[in-house]
Amino acid sequence: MSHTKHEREDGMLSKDQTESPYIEDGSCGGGGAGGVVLKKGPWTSAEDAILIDYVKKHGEGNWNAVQKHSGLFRCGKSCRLRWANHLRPNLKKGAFTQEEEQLIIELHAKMGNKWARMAAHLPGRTDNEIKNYWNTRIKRRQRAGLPLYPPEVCLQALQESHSTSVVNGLDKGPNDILQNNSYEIPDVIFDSLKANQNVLPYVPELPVLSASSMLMKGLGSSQYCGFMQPTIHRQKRLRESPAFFPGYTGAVKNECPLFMQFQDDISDKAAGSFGLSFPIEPDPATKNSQPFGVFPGSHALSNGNFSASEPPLEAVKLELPSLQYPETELGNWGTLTCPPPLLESVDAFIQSPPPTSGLESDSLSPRNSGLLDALLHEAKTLSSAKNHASDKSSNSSTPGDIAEGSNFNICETEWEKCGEPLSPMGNSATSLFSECISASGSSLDEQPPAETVTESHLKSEPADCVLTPEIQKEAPIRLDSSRPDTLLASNWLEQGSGYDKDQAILTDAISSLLGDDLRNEYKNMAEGTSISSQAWGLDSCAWNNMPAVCQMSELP
DNA sequence: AATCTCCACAACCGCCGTCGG
DNA sequence: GCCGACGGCGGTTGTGGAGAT
Repeated sequence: MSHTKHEREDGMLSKDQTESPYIEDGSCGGGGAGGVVLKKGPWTSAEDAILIDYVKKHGEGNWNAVQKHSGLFRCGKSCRLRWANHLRPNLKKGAFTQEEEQLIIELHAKMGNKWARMAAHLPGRTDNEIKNYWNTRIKRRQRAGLPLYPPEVCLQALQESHSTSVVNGLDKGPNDILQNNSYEIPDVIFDSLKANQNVLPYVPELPVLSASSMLMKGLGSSQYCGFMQPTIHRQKRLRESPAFFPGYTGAVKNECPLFMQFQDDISDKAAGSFGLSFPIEPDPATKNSQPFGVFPGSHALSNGNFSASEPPLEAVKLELPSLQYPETELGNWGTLTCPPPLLESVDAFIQSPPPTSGLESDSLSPRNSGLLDALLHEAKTLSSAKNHASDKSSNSSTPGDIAEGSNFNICETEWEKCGEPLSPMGNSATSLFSECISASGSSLDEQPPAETVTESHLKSEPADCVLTPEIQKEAPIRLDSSRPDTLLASNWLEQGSGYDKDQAILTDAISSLLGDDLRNEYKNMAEGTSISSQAWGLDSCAWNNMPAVCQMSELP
């Protein structure tokens, strides 16, 4: 299509274009033309011919000389871009082949948004082409509520990571997102996957069940690869749901009916809100404190992309997303700044999560690139949502607690403006609880609609976990509990405060949510020794930055 | 048939790293 | 070491076309 509209202009351009009124002010970055006004906009075939001729004679490079010597009133940058993307020989035109698509997906899982590097693996394709392809694909899949990465790619990336970081327990280099401070993330990831085993046939057996897995258990069936934030209404999503990966989507949709809803709700809304609720300050000295599956330099979620590979050890270098929100202040969980809660804003947030001030930006900003980070972010989101759903007792036992900031009310109000029949958290929680059910062994094939399941299920749960519509509506203002640790923190608090009965109820409730295989483990932890911050992978600094309400249980 | 919405693409913009003076 | 030019890269925007309403 590229040339159709351009060629249309040929009549008025060609040679005359250099003198044409279409020449615009054209400071093209650094490629100035010495006061000459450079043309912008679509290239014409005449310009192309000039450029091709010039490159044939002089070769590539020295692009600013093109303008000087060829009469092209284009800046060097523009010339280079035109040549690289459209004129250079051996360029492949047309749609990506299936093989190319697969390769792009795999490369993106490894590289993130390193389009140029990806292009190097795709002869004849340009970075711009790949970038455009990926971006449109992301949008499409986001709308469809589908995971960005097909399961095989997820597993491949995870296996690679697992083999290098989990098994060996050491960082292995630039492709290893599991940096020194990964805080049991491997467990988070893989246990999340494990939790999905009941749901998705392609999830392999994953060994090791650790404490960190508790967070993930029951959160599982939000597909580990999925983290997109659909921004359109369900009808449209349904319309646009056709599988990008034939066979895969079908499996997800048919076998995991809650998946789509979960993504819609958790990712759309809960994540948008919860995402701000992890401002755990990294240890300023060590830069190591990035709890709950957040990696230094991890590229999560900008553009819905993640990088499993970058940045490497120098990851402390911050790459801020282009869209940045002011981050919640350090230790400011209770008064997190609510982003514009409109879906678009949530989408924007997901794509460019708010950096925390200073170093924590990376730790809190899932940014573009990489599958593993996507998984981690999703795991984090899920754990947040889950904890959120279970936090009622926590909140009830701490009146006037940190959750009651006005910001939350704003969030709630804004959510209501969204016009969705369900409150954001209500639906999220509903899905979430359904996920818990599935993770506990319920057959998805027999799953009634999520709401039905949830309701029936929840009604059997202790009152603390029942999400009545009222509670669901309340949920957005309890975002403090979205912190993955809040649930247990409240648990600890209650232990320390002697709320034994509530404690027992809460423990049971959580245990129910966790599923059978984790129930005992959790109970042992909850009822036994107090769970230390180390169990959550928090270093002292991060721990110290937790609200006092969460630390009380650590007091003697 | 008109309008709207979304998609795909080209091109631009800004930032950053490199290099030479 | 500083500075400017240059090139590369990633993100974003603008626009025409196609399909849906």
